[in-house]
Amino acid sequence: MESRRPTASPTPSAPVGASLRIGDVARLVGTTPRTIRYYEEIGLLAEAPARPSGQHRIYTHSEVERLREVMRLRDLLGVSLEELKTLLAAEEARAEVREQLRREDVDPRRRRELLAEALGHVERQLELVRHRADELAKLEDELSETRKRVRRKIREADASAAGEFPPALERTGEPQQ
Amino acid sequence: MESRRPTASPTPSAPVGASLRIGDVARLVGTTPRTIRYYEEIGLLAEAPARPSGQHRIYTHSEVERLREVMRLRDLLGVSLEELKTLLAAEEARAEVREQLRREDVDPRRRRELLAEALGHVERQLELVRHRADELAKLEDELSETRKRVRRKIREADASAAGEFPPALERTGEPQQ
DNA sequence: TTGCTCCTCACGTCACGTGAGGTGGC
DNA sequence: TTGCTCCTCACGTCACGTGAGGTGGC
Repeated sequence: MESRRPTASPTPSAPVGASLRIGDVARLVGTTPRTIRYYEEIGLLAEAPARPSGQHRIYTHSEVERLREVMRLRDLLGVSLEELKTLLAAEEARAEVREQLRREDVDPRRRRELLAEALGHVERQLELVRHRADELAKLEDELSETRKRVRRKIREADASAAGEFPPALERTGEPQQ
Repeated sequence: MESRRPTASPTPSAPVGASLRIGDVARLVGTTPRTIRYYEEIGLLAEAPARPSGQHRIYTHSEVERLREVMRLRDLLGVSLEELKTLLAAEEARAEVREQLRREDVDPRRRRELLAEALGHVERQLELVRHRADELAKLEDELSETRKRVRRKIREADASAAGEFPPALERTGEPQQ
C-alpha cells in the first residue's frame, strides 16, 4: 500500500494554515494548555469540531485571536469568566451580522436584534473600562507624589550623612546639577 | 458589687473611637467578614491585639483605611495577595520612618534602608499601574470605535426599515436632525 | 523505533463563599 | 431574657496548577 504522499497535508479538507496544536497556541498567547482546555470545558472557547474522543485538538489562527481577546478582557475588565462569556456574545453577534452579509441572507429583524445586543454589551464593557481607567489614573497620581516625597527624603538623608549633621530645615531651593 | 458604670467605655485604655466590629468594617469598605478574617489569617492584616481566644475582634479607623487600601490595590494591580503583601511593605516602611521621627529616635542607617525599600516597592507599583493604564486606554479606544460602528449600522438598519428598501449604498452624508 | 507532545482523570491551591453549631454583648 | 452579631471549624467553588498513567504523530 503506497497511500503515503510526500508533502501530504494532514487532512484533505483542513482549513488553510490550521495545523496548530494546543501547546503551540499556549506558547503563542502566553498561557498553558490546561487553561485552554478549561476555557473549552466551560464554553468560553468552542470545542474543536469533530474531534474523535481522545484525539489531539487542532486550532486555526482565528481561534488564537479569539483566545487572545478572551485573555485580554479577563485581565482588564475584572469580571468572572461567566460574565465574560456574556460580554463576548457582543463579538459573536457582530460576527453573525458579517456572516449574514457574506451569505446575502439578511433578515432585517434578526439583524437589528443582533446589533442591539452587541451595542449593549459594548457599552457595558466601556463602562467597566472607563471606571477602571479613572481609578488607575488616581492611583498613578498618588504613587507619583509618594515617589517624589520618598526621593526627597532620601536626598535629605544622604545630604545630612555627607555633611555629618541632621537635616535641619534644608532651605537650599533648587538642587544643583 | 456595683462595678457597673452608666456610660462606661468597653475597656479603659481602648484607642479613641475604636469600637468597630468586623461586620461594621465589612459594611464600611464593601466586603464580607470572611474576607477580613482571611486577610488576617494570611498576614495581610495584623491580628487584633490581645484578643482572648473566641472573642470578638475590634477595629480602629486606621485599620479600616488599611483594609480599603488593600482592596484597592488588589483590584487595580492584578497581583496575588502574597505579592501584595510584599508591596504593602512600602507603606509600612514609610510608617516606621514617621514613627522614628515622632519618637525622635533616628538611626540614619536604618532610616536610609527603610526609605530605599519603600522607593523600590513604590516604583514597582507605578510600573504595574502604568502598564495597565496603557492597555486600558487602548481597549477604551477600540471599544469607542466599535460602538460608533455598531450605532451607525443600527441607524442604517432603521432607516432602511422606515424607507421599505434595502440599505444599498447610503450616500446621504450627514444625518438630518 | 525513539522522543516529544498530546490525552483524560483527579487531586491540590488560591481567594474566598456558605452553612453548622455554639458563644457573647447591647 | 431575647435578637443579633460574633466565633471557629469545615466543606464548597472558581480558575486554574500539577502530576499519574497512557496514547499519538513527525
